[in-house]
Amino acid sequence: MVNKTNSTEFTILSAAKNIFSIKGKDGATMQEIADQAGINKALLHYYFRTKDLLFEQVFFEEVKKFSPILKNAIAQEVDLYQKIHNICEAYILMALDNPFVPVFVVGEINKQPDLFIHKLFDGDFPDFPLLAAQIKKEVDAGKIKPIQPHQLIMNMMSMCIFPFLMKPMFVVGMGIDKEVFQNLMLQRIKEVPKFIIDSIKI
Amino acid sequence: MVNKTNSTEFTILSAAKNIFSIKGKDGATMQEIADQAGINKALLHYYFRTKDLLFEQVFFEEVKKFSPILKNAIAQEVDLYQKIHNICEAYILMALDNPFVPVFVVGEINKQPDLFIHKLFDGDFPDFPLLAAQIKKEVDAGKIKPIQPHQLIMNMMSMCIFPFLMKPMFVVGMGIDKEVFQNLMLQRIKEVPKFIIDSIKI
DNA sequence: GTCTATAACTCGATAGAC
DNA sequence: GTCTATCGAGTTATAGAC
Repeated sequence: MVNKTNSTEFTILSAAKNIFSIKGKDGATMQEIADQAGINKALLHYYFRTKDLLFEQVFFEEVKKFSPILKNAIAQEVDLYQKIHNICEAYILMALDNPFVPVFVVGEINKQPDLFIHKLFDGDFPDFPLLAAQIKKEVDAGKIKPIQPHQLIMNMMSMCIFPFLMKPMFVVGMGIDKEVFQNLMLQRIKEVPKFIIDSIKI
Repeated sequence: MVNKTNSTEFTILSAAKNIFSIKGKDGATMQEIADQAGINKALLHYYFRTKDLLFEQVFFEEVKKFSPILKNAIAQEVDLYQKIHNICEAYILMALDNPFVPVFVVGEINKQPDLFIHKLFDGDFPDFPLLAAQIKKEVDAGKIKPIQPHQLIMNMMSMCIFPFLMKPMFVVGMGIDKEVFQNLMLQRIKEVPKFIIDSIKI
């Protein structure tokens, strides 16, 4: 059994994740990544051939941890309130664990939408129509207030992910420090579902 | 009176806005911008000296239209519900008018937070503490449900801006076409404040 | 596997003619 | 103001020794 944690390959991936996250794919240089990994440029190419391939590996490795968890939370057969809890928890925990992923995704999704989305989900999208249908059913049955399913889904995703995209804005602009930010995000696992349910319950 | 609309300078700014928006500052090349503007590379430098200066001009010109409107909506002396309406409207109308600005901001704010935020607001931040205090006052007076002001502010900003960041995701992933998306966003000018107020009212 | 050295290339920027 | 041509810096990528 090999200790992957200390392997050169892992060290590179870890350094690349850092640099790419901060500077983006184009802003990062192989030199920086090599420096941070404490090795040399040629070795990056030895392991990953090109910058593009290194980026893809880093990126999709991160993102793909994520997408089955979300797909699962959406596909589960539980009542709407419980599902909202599960989805919010999945999103926020993921983002807390990989705070760079959302920034990654926004950047790339706006460059090459079709290509990127297909790579992201491998043609196997989360079943948003199912969720929309479930919401519509509750509305029609008069169990929650009237709301367009798409609007509710957007609201939920927005509140879970956006704060991670704008973290620097909140930290610098609103003067809250990093630990406070972390705590606010942890609270949001409960607060966001509560906020949503308070809004839609009859 | 000069017709700025057809001037070379305007053509360049417009092309640059497009390219920078999609590819980001680093991903864009002067060649692409020149091609899109139907002129040649040297002319870009003639008008704007450097890529950095061109970027700054494009970016801050767009963003600065925005920040006084927001600052104003936050500073106004109106009751909380009205203020929530005004802020949401300001954000969403701005984003509808300049759909690239949010993508810009997220990209750049995560590269050089301090520098960028200072350039963005010129040291003159929107008065979020004021808004937070107003929320706290309503909570303490028992006029709205208990909620941490920061959480409420995050919720509001999130729901206004996030959909524009993830537009390709919604368009491709949720299968809604561009006109439908546009309409959903227009509806959100009323829907988001409604959603928020439904959640916090007693 | 890891290194040094360097080739090959991209891209921002400038010179200079018109 | 606008163009063509080219320079030079910085980067990705490779060759080849160890």
